[in-house]
Amino acid sequence: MNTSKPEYTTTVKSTQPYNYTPPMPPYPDDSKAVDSESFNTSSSNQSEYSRDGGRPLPSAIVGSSGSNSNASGATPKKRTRATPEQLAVLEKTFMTNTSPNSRMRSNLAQELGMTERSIQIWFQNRRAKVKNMAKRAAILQEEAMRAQFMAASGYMPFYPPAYPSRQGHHYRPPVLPHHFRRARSSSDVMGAVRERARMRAHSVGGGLLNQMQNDMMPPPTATPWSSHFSPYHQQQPHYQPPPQPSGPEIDIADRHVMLDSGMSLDFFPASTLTIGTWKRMRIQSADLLCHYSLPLRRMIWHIQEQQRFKIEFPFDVIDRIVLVQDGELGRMDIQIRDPMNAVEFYMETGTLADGSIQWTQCRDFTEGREASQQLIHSIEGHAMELSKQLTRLASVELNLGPRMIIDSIIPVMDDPARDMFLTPGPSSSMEPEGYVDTTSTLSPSTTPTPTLVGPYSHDMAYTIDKSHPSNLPTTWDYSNTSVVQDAHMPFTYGPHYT
Amino acid sequence: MNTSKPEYTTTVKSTQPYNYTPPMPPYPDDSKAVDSESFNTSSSNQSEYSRDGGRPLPSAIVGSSGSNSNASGATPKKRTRATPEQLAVLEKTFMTNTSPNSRMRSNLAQELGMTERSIQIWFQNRRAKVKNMAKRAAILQEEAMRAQFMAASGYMPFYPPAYPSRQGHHYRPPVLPHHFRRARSSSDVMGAVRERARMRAHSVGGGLLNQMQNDMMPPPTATPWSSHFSPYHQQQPHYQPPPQPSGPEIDIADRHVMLDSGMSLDFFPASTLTIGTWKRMRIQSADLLCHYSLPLRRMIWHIQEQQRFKIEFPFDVIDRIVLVQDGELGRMDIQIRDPMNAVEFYMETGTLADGSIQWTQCRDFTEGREASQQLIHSIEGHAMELSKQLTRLASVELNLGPRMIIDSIIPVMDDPARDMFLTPGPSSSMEPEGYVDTTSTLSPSTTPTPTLVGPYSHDMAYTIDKSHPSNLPTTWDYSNTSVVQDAHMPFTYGPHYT
DNA sequence: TTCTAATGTAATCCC
DNA sequence: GGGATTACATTAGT
Repeated sequence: MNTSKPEYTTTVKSTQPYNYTPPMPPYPDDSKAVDSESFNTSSSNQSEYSRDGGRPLPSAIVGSSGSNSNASGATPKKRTRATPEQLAVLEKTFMTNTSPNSRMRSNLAQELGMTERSIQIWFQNRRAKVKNMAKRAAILQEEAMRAQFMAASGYMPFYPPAYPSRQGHHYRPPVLPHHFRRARSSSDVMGAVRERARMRAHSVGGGLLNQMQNDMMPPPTATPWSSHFSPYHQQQPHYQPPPQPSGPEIDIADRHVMLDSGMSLDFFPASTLTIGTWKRMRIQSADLLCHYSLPLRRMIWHIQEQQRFKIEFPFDVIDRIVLVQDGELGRMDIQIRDPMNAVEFYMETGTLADGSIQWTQCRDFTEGREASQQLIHSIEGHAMELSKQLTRLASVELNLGPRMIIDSIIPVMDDPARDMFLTPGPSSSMEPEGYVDTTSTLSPSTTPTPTLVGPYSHDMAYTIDKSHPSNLPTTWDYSNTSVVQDAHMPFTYGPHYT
Repeated sequence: MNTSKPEYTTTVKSTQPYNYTPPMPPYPDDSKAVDSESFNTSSSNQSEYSRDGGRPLPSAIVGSSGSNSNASGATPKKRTRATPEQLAVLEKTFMTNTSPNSRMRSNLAQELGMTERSIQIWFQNRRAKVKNMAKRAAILQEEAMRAQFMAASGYMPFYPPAYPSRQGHHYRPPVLPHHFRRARSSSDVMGAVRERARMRAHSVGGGLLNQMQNDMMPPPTATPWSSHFSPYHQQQPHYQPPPQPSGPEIDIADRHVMLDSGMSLDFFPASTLTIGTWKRMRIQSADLLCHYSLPLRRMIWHIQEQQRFKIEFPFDVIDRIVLVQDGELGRMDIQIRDPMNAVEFYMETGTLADGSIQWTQCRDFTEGREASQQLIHSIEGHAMELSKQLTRLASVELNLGPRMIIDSIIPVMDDPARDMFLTPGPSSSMEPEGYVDTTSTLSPSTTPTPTLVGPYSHDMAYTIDKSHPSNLPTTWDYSNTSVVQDAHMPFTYGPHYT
């Protein structure tokens, strides 16, 4: 199978004028290989040589004759940097195959004017990067659970008091709720990572970690893709602190923020995003951001670890938006049509000169390609904030307003918020037996109308009147509706476009 | 000869608090075997996933249950790193046997507290390493030939004009001289490597490649050895350019350089080192360095590919040093006595914490063990530089001066430099028919005295007066002296200590 | 500081 | 056992 060409041969062959990949020896190394460190030495023992006049001549001797000043090994260790063009191709390839065989590497090498060895190393490092990101993310996940627990326990539910400190867990609860006990602890998380490495592209699924790996290391399936730049999506460098409900750049609902680029994107305070069985949780400020762009008229979900991913779809494919809420906590279900065609996926493939992110459209990276099939995107978050954002959105997108439904559920349990928060997914999370639904439909008349979250007709319209912030709930029996029947379709109302 | 019982005295074994081997189960042997086979084949077939062929991540999901995932027993299977102690034993063993049988492996496993499997793998990887080094070195060799040829063709004889460009061979000669045609081209070099692998420890001599392999993979013969550290040998990082005859840090004879460590070692500008039939060529800046250490009063030849080797002997065993020169080119023959006992051999076995090289004395690694038998070490290099170094050496080592002879040969051919350079060895290289010898003995009076390079008496003394750089030649018939009679003893004057 | 190119080595897989 | 390749740890360069 493996044409396995020696791989240490020839290489550079055709004169590539890339200034990024300077003419280097087939063995990138000579210089390094030679053992970088051993030589260098440092010091220590010049003692016995004192006699000879030891003038410190830092290396090199470099003669006048310059003839061979770096006759070789003196290669100052050229560290070749992949050009943006090269990177684009590499990333693209990586999207469909994280471990190209020697044949493919060879092709890439020719195409990009890099050595096969460089290609191989690039992929190796790229895989390692994914792993590292997964590792880090896994740790964050674990922290998030504590954080979430804290939140559910009565502290700031959505915005941690500050940038989550990694070292001092002030509010370490005495015991974790059972939902979270099942989760991996950070200590055995790497075992899973390791294991996953062997099941490349099979992802037999498991914890969140597997999902994450999947997100970042897309399974090797070739699908059409195209590269384009979307400079309109600017993002803050690194982990930007979470938007706070106050500040100069904030307007409507305290949730309208200006991004760096000067472009404004509005967003929902999402703590989780769930599409079918695929789920993401917001752990830090920027790792899950659910925007809506009024100018572009699109929903844009940002998923970010170190590398960023996006899921987008236009307002126009939204069939319905339903918000169920319970006190502070809410869940917004957005039903779309034709997800296979309507939903687009992007991955970050670089940073442009102006600092904006270079996005490359890619195939569905969600576990099981749920996002290409599922009709419902569920966002959990602070109920009131969600409501406010929906209100704002409805006020601008007039044709969306009629598709919105806001209702409430109040569990009969002691600590509804907690249970709600701790449930792993939308399908099983929202409707434990014993919950009571208090659904309110918002009409222009501002008259709260309890509504069963059930089979709406496609053209049912509701508008939100934000002047009535407290369209609040009359209780309603919610426990036996069709809403929760299908684990993969938390909300089955509405037509299915398949 | 030497029964050389393994003698690796226990050392490490139980409970090593090495940070190298973290607290892990005695040995994760099982873990390796265990997961190994996960699912598909990884490498080969991940090549072309044609479009969409089956969603690679079908199942999975996560749900909430992600319970086990690595149920296989939380063996994290840490990657074990051999401790320095373990390495020492392994390397030592490797020196005498590169393929220990299972019995020996078992012993090693016990002694070192490693699994047999690990031992096996270590040796396998170690052998692979040798091969890779040979492969690389072979490529360099081939380049070297071009470089040497270029040099001999009339360009800078010793220092190639620049870093030999691998992509455009500017000075590719129309045809290689016959001496070099015998050399393997890089294309069939691997065939030779492969071939050589079967003749391990037989070293039928011949090409440079075989010699090289010999250096790096010593034949399985047990000889006494001892391990010691020679921290006084520091080396420059990477391939340092060869010393040039000028510069701020250079003093006597322009050849006294300071090494990084602040330690000074003086050296000869050697382009080749020949001991009997064994020969090394300087290709890159650091692969052949012939030092003399005044404080240690020793000659030290460094041979380096990836791994470093040394040949050393003390000044006191030097019977005579003869420099023959021809214009820019010269050859210095150092005659020693009792090479079997006087010459020591070392190989690099690691790097110490301070960055210095760990040297382990080893048996003679030269082809045919020439260095243990031959009395003459020949160094070819820039005549004037050699002369200057000898001058300097003589000025410090007063008892060496009287043993030095400097003479000159001028060939009657058109391109002496070239022929000199292209000769494979010292024995046949210096005295083609038709050469004319112009030997000058240097006396304090600075009077050039033509001298036949013949049977000097042991106590003949000459001093060098460097204030007379042009002790130049009167012609002298040189073609029928005894000097060139014995192929293995280019210079037969002086007593033979056998 | 982070990110990434590159190295060295332990380990795996396939022949 | 060899050969290729991978993961992993680590070093440097920017």
